[in-house]
Amino acid sequence: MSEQEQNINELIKIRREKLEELRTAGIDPFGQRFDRDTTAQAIQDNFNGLEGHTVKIAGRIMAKRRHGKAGFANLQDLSGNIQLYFRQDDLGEQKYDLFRKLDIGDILGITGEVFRTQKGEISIHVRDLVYLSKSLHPLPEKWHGLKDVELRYRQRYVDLIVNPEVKEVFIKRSRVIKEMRNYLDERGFLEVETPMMQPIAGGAVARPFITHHNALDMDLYLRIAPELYLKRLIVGGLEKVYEVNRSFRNEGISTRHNPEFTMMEVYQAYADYEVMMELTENMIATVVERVNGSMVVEIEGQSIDFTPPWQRISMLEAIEKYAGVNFAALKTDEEARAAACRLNMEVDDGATRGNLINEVFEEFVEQKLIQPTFVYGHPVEISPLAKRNTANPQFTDRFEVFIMQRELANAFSELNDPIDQKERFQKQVEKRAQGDGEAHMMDEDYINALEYGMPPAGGLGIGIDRLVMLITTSPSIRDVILFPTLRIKE
RNA sequence: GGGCCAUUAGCUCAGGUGGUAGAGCACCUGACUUUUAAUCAGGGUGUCGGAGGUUCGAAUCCUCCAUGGCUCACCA
Repeated sequence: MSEQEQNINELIKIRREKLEELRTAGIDPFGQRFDRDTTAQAIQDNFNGLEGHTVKIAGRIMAKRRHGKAGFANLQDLSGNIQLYFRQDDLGEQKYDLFRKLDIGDILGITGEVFRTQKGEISIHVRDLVYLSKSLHPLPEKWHGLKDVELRYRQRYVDLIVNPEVKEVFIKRSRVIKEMRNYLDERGFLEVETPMMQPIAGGAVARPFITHHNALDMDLYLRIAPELYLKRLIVGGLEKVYEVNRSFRNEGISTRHNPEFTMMEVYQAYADYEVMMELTENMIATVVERVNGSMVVEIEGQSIDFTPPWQRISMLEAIEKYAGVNFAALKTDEEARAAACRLNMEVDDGATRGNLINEVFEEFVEQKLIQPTFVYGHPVEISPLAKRNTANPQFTDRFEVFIMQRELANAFSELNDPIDQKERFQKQVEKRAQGDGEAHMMDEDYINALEYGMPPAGGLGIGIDRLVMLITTSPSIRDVILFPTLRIKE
């Protein structure tokens, strides 16, 4: 016997003994397939049609009230709850004894008649019960549920059993992704899958995880984004593609960051970032409306309205509005650094105008963006994969969506000039050589692809976890990821 | 990675200034054949996150460690 088994506590010991009693009585505590013909909620919803009829239902016992030779229990399945009524007169002593020994948490198959009690509770008058699974570990308390956030994340299965609202969050998450797929499928987009293990981690500015392939004796990176592979498909003529992608970034963990997270990336040939704006606001508004039944979401006392069209403001206009600096009038890096200094910001000697614009934006503007807002026109320095604006080549045809002070989406007209792209990679490689572990690596094959010719295209990435946080008003990303990344615990 | 906070029974939580651990739920025994936070009578089931230290004596004070939360940094 292992040390753990010796230390097993009294409650579990008692349940183990009950388990053996069942076996001694010839009952398999871990039963077989049970063909239900209805669910708890279906009975609640259709009582008039089912009253007096025999039903078969399965689920977990969540409460038990004994009254001598009769008693009640609450049975929970995915749909909801229903009360069970047990009577020794109807079941006989042997079967009634099963009810007497029942533990909260046990999973049963029930056969019985639908009726309503004197107090009006829709119930099942149990005629037969079979054990589908004996529960050996006591569940958390029925009133307060499971509060300990660490346990909720580590043992999500318990969280899901006892905290019904958690189930709702993850059902909604599933529906969000399904509705996004529907939206894109209806418009002729093709869902594709691209490598999660990549020899070069590209498509975003982030530190990757590294892994190793033994047979090839080769290091591989877990993808930080699928972007460069999806654009290879645009080169290949697939024209409209998307991928619901898990990506991985080896960076800090916070209420808004999990090392693995889910994005939706969409690419459309012959389109541009303005087409992507319309796609973004229409798709997200449609998804919110279908999942939540309204385009307005109440979060932290704020009323967020997803109804299109969303506000559009250029990055420079936004900075002028919220930081009072007109970068359009500042032509050199020196002038830009002086302006940033006047805002009491720390400024590196080598900081360029484009980098400073981004920093001022993050420092002064992001916190002001509550309602869904497109911020467009990012400096080329911070947008190594985006097409330059025709009128002003120091800026790109790019936008980000901000809601509740958070970036939710990022999109641009895709850079399809292989010579410009190679120069931009070159600049990133230099930053890398200077110790910037997040700068892009050179991707010669991607350049090769562009050299064959990529049509102008619009590309879009939406943070699914963050969108689900908004739709479910969850304060932490860990509340919308079933098994968030945690340290291993002894 | 930095700062602050938390960790006590299976779960939710109490335990001023140091005196040897408690409640509710759950569980066990008994009563009760339409209850629903069922009720009534009895029963406490614990390595007080871990390891050191101070002290006659530590859940309590000190140090280190572990895990988690918030936050800053980084990013989506």
